[in-house]
Amino acid sequence: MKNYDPKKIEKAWQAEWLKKKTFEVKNNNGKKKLVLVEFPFPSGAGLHMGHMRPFIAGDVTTKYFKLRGFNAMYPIGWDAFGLPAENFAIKNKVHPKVSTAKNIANAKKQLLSWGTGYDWSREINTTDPEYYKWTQKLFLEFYKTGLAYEKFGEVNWCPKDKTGLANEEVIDGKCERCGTTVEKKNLRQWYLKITDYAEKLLEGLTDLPEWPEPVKIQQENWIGKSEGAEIDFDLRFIKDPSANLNKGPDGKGAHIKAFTTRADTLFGVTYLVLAPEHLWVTLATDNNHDVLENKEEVKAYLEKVKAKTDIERSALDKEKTGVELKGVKAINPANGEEIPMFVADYVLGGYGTGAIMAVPAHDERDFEFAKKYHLEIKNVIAPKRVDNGNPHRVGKEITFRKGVIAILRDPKADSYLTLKWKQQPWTTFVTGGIEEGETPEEAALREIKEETGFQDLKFVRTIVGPVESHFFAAHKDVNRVAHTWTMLCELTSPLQNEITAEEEEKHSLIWVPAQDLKKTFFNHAEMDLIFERFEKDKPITEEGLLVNSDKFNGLTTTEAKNKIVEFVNGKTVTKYKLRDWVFSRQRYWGEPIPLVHCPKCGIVPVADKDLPVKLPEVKNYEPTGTGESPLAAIDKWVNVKCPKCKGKAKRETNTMPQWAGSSWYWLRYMDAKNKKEVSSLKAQKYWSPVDLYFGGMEHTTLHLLYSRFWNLFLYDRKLVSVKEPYKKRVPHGIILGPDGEKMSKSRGNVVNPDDVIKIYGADTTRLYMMFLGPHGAQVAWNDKGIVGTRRFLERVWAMQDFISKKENEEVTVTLHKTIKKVGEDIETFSFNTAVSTMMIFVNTVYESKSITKKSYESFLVLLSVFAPHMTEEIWKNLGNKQTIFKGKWPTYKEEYLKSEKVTVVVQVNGKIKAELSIDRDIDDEAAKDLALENPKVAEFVGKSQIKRVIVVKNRLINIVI
RNA sequence: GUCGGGAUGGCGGAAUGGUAGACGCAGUAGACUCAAAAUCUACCGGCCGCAAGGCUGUGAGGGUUCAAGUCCCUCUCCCGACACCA
Repeated sequence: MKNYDPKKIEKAWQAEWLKKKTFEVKNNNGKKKLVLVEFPFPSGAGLHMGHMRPFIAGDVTTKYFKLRGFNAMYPIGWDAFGLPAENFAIKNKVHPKVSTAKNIANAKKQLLSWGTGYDWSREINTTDPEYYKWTQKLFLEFYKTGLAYEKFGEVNWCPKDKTGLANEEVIDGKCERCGTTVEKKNLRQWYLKITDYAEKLLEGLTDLPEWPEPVKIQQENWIGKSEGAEIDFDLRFIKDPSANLNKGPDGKGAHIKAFTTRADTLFGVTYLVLAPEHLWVTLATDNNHDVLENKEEVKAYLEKVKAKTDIERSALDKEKTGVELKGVKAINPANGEEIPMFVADYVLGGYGTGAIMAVPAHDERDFEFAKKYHLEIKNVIAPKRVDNGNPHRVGKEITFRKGVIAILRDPKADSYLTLKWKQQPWTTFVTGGIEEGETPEEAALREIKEETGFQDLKFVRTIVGPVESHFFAAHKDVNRVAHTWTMLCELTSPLQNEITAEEEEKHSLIWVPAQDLKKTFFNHAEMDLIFERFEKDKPITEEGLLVNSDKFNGLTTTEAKNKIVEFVNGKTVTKYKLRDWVFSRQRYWGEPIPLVHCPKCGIVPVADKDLPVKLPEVKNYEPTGTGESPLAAIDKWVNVKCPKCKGKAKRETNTMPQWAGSSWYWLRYMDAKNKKEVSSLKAQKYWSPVDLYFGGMEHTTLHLLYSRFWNLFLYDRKLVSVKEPYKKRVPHGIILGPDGEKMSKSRGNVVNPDDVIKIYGADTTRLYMMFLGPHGAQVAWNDKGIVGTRRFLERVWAMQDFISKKENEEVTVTLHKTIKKVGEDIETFSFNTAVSTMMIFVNTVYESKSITKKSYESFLVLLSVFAPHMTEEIWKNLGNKQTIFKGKWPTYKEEYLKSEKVTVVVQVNGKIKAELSIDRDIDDEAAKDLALENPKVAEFVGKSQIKRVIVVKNRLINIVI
């Protein structure tokens, strides 16, 4: 037998598969599987290791399905429009069309050299006019339905790539492509109204049981649904009282609409904040209005905000800033109180109504702002705490009281005064009731004096209050509901009066050093809140029971929300974080938007028969940076006749974004040659939905969301046959460089798959890629271990010499176990354990060094999906005339999986003491007896009494003594 | 900060609540060889022991259980997504 030499084998089989069209599939040809992998962008650097992982995983899975008798399609294409192609072209002074074609040819060569079984008859290319014709057609479908619209407004702008960007393309305030800090620019842009589909996109996720939860959660968060209310705050003009008389068309005076999800805190609103972009602010500072006392100050603030970038504005550590709008007040509709108004950039113009009602007592941002500007903080929610060690008792009276927990600190020693109770097992701070007409502060000082005798005190701050705590008051024999304020006081001198004998009897006073406070056992139910606020003063953001809220007192947050909204004539509304999709780019290398601007008819779509609107052939395609696409400079292309009135008109010169062509590409695979329509419903009905979609987590809120949106829209237009395009999503972990860092040119840790294949061969590389680790986990590519998979393949190759008429029973049994496990593992994408299972089989064969031809062939079929070339070669050597992929996935027989004897472990008190080889499935009593008879076990059990024996069938016996 | 995911030998990683470390790499020893490589065979978490064996061990600390890497609580660290969304 010849030595295993992948160089000789691999190229030949790749050519053979292409020639014989081994992996091409027909429509309507039995039960189907459609395995999709995110089609690559053909870059100048070629395909990298990161591509290889999902591509091979998809290849393995598709080949497996084929062998299981499915008509399994594994299509591929090129997502070749977009900034990187254009930037590459500009840098290297080649036309993007030329460089793209070259890159595609190279990437295709790579894919073939990996031994992948793509159906090349369905290859697509998003930059091919025959393809983008349909992208344009679908865009017009959006336009005609009113879901594509033009708007002049502020957009994210990448100064390096010189184009507008979608919300999803801005990562950490930087351009997703080049990492440049994104700026804001006012531009005319095209948008797709993805927000109209927010609810459907969210609902659709519930129909995807086979999607991984993290992917769904990430999309859910991105859509960001929140239920809240819009509440009107009337304004009162002080500087210009005449403005109070102005009424709008609805008969109402000036008012601000605020969006809130916590209407239950309305009584705690102490000011109102408008975003700098808010229309009211714009009007109040313009030349036609004079309602502000500090108009110039406000204008200056707006200028300052405008100059900030998004990152500066949202930087976490940044202090909040704002300016009061003097000369005007807002009225809290709940209690009629006049409250101040501010403009501050911590409120976003683009979300909700661009205005908020500030509740500093129950919102961290408002709290921070209120502290800085010394605004009123009013508690209206009491969090509830139940003393679990001492809960309410059934049948006892419930009494209410207001009380304080008074914490006294000795600043000199940094210690705190506690009461160690003599009759009870616990420690408390000084506590007591608040008397009629007393403030919590006064009550705290009074209680300390009474209970401890200390006289020289000063109040420091309220730590938390009120808290509604529920407990049983044993000494009074009643259930108590207490509203408790926790007050921090300080000792100003050690002067101490005598305390009454009564107090003396109850408890002793102990000073606890600050660092020991957490170790002390306090019986206050709200200790968690107290400790939290000891370190840092912060608001209560959790839900609770209403206080200081007039007739709503005592209601829970949930109960109060609707009632208060109703009370102030508010409106319940749902908001989403999702924004409309900026769908135009000011660049050359993209699908032209097929619209014409006519001075008479307005915007007119290009007629279907005139599609595609081809990109003009030009010399100069560099971005202009003016906010206009380079296409705008090409008069010959721009000037057209209006499709409607035939008058002079101009083409739309923006192009579509990177994500356009990929938003529907899987549909084209199903019907790649269709000249009449995007993809016939007939073809779709056979192939849809995509059964498996391999791809990266990084596309979760980009391509994956966008394409679901297109599909849902096209479903509503009856152009696609299923609501959700992808039945199962399979995300992979990224491949890191050998140093455990993300592969990047600048780090110099990029491993090129071609180089690895050159050394070890494609089969070894594929196998090792799958063996590296779990598909979903990120792993570092390290060729340290690749020799192991190469050795494994060599051992499989050498097994050709082991073929004989007979084989050990162990070989047969292991084979059947292997068939079962490898199949199961592929179906759950546990490729790494599938490979190790096959290794175990080969190790087993090597023990006896004989195997029947039939067993060998069965094994080769299993391995063929991972190592197609070598297995084809051996398959042929064994005398098979047809490709191994026309073969059948072997089936396992249950009877082989069950040996007669099983090894059972015997534990004594959970520790392993012996192993027994006993008959399979014998009854528990018999197993127990055998275990107890075992001398080793008997020795350990000795004369001890046996309390219990647990028998786990065919696995374990645990004797508890 | 919020939401996801994770932490297991020297390394990559296995393990339906039931023998922790499968499989592979690296390492050690032996066979073959004049020798080396390749290959084959055996060993390979730590501590103690000549051995039999014992103890210990899955980021830290608690808990549930006859039994915990696996379930529950608290915490630390790492990775990813979002990030002033009211």
